[in-house]
Amino acid sequence: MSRPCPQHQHPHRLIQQPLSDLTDKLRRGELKITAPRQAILDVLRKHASPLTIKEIHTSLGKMDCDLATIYRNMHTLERMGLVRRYDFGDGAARFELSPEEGDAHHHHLVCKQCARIIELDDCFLSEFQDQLARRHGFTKISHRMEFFGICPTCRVP
Amino acid sequence: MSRPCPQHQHPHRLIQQPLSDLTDKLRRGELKITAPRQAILDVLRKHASPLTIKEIHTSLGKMDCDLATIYRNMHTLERMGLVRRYDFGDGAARFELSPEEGDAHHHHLVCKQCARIIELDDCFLSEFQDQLARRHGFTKISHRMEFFGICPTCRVP
DNA sequence: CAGAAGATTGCAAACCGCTTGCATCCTCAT
DNA sequence: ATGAGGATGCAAGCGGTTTGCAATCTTCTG
Repeated sequence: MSRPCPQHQHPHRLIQQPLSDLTDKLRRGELKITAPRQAILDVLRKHASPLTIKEIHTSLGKMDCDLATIYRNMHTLERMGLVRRYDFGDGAARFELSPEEGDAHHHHLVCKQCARIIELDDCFLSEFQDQLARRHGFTKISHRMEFFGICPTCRVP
Repeated sequence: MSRPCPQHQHPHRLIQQPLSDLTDKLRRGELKITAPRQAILDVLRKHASPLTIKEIHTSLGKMDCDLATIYRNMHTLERMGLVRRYDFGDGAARFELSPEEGDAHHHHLVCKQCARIIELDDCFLSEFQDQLARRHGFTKISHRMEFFGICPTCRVP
């Protein structure tokens, strides 16, 4: 809901420019520019919070492609680093455009009642995570962290 | 794999004593002491890290009860606070005996290759979590956090 | 600009973890 | 011992996700 500082707000240049940049990017990954692919990225670009596959599908509206196609595309785009996958524990994966190149990511505060999602500022765990990796000899370390609760609107007074 | 300080190590008195304590506990919740129930708790007591339903089922060995029974029991035991549910994002819930009465919990470092699980010390997020709740007006706040990586054994040299 | 190679799509079926309805069985208070 | 109601087994079902396959589309090449 609230992307913090504007300097982190790169509106994903790569996918907003006409085509050439996207082409470059996709070609490098041996991907083709197809209608479903573009439509999915359009949908993601229009939404601030992570979307489920079902939400993406309904958002696609008349350009209505198969669910399997969306699932496959999300894998592909995730593998290429264009989208990021989140898991809020309700059994449905959610996807968001990657903040920018690199490893930046953030976490979420989710209302258990109405599913409103508040995006939190940049993650503060990287130092702790590195310590952890060192202490236990782990490599390629990553983490998941989400917060849940009842939002002010849903709280019964 | 490594429960930290021994003082946190209460071996779950309630379920290890012959029967009376367990009886008390269960009776209070209007639960009955059944063979599957006891067997499941036995299995959990024997393992240090969280188990999936499938793992519990195979660990049950000859006392082989229905999967649905295990699912139902895990819900019940969780609702009673006897077990704690964890989600490592691989699509299968995992269960562990609750550390003790109360809200204590910890997090995990999981090897993405061999699924080895290292239990981390007590959670350090409660203060941050409270701030978050205050700042956004959320109530009943909770969180999930797990770390993933490749353990020293699985790393190819 | 046609042709070819190969990625992508749609469709349908299958998978997987999990839940549920129902008849039967078992535990426990009396 | 008995009755009430929780617990179990079985089988069907559900939602999210994956997959095999044939048809289609994008893009490279000549």
